[in-house]
Amino acid sequence: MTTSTQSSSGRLTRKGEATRQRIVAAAAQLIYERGVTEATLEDVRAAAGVSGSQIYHYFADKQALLLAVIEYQTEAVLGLQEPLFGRMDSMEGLRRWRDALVEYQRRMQCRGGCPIGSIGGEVAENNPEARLAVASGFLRWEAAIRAGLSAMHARGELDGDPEDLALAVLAALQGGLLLTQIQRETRPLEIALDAILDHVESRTRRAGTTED
Amino acid sequence: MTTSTQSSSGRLTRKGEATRQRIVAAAAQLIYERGVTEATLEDVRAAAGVSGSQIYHYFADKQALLLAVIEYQTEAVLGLQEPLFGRMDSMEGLRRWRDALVEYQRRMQCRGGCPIGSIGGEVAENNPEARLAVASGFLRWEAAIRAGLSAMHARGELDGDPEDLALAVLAALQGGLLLTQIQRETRPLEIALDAILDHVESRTRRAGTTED
DNA sequence: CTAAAAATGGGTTGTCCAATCCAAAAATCG
DNA sequence: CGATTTTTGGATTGGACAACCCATTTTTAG
Repeated sequence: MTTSTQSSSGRLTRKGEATRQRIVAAAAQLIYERGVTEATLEDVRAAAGVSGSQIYHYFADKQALLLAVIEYQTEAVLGLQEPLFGRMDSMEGLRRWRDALVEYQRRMQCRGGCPIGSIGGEVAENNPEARLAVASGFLRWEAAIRAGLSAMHARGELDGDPEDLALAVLAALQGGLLLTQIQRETRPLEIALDAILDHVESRTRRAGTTED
Repeated sequence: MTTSTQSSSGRLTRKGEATRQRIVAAAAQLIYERGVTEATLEDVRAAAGVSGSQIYHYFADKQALLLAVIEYQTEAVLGLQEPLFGRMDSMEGLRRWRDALVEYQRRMQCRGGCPIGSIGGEVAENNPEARLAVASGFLRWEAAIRAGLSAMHARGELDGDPEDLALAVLAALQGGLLLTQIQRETRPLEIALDAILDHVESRTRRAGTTED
């Protein structure tokens, strides 16, 4: 209801809009690296290369900035996977998606976990507004996964509810990411995704192949 | 190396030990409800019914208390599930375990998530010592799950690596708990666990012994 | 019973950080 | 060009909280 991201419309000049974006990007990066509470506004200010009360000029308070960051990260996650989502309507596409996620975590040295999920866990019990923003991000993510599964279902290649399967895939991903983040190795993510994709595959009917 | 839980041996009197336990229990509860950073030592002090520098008498600093809480919650989680773990060597046992977890979350109104995992997500990137303590808790949890699967495997009822399956089950549980915590409904947990248990079941061979 | 050790109480301090204020500089537009 | 709006800078304030100190009471053990 309140604390919306003020002036996201054309109320800013080009320069102002750029500064605002720089603040959000810097905040997102710092929050990803250190968590919400450990990322101070002073850090954000320095990382964004702005000074003084800049942040408060563009955002009502830290809460408003956090909400902007959650939306920013949702866009980033979905945007990154967009080239893959187009092809997530086959087992081959799903396996490639799995490989890309594992490879990304490896490059990140298993740090940070999920950009959305890690924020979610941190704010869930003390920031209802942020929790809802994260929930909204998850819903969009789930819908994107479901799209591919629904396509398979529509083609008669998939047996079983795409809604349930998409949610199970997202849950396996989140759990795998958390364990990978904690243990600093990619194995949990690999095993978790392999297991759920095997499960999905067990519900596919290839031409001529029926379930047991 | 440092910051160990000082004087966990007999250096405390009975009363001192009781007070220490009260502090840990109160801290665990508050951290579960509000998260690590939002649970202040003043809150803990009041909730535990102690006063002044009591906490610092028993713990070097907040970090030492946090480590004690992580161990406490690990014991609590494993202890709570112990009656179930004994029976987690069959699909029926696993399904009962799933039902108990869902029921517990329902009673908690889907608040708090996993007592261990939620701490893990919060400390992973800014508290290496706590991260390792959580990793250790997860390993013990994973081992407990693996025990049941290994028993099934040894009896020739389960096909597939119990190590991988146990990790996948724990990941599904963590992901399901996170989504359930964020969305405040039990469906994600239900779907995530059902999916992974279906996967486990798909790797079982029904032996001739249908004893129950 | 007495001395030593442990436990308790409350007050204090120093730091960190979110949030605010008051201007100055720059950009936009008539 | 001049007026208005937007953007930028630095300094400050107020509160919260972890951590520390010392005196007092209670418990333990000889």
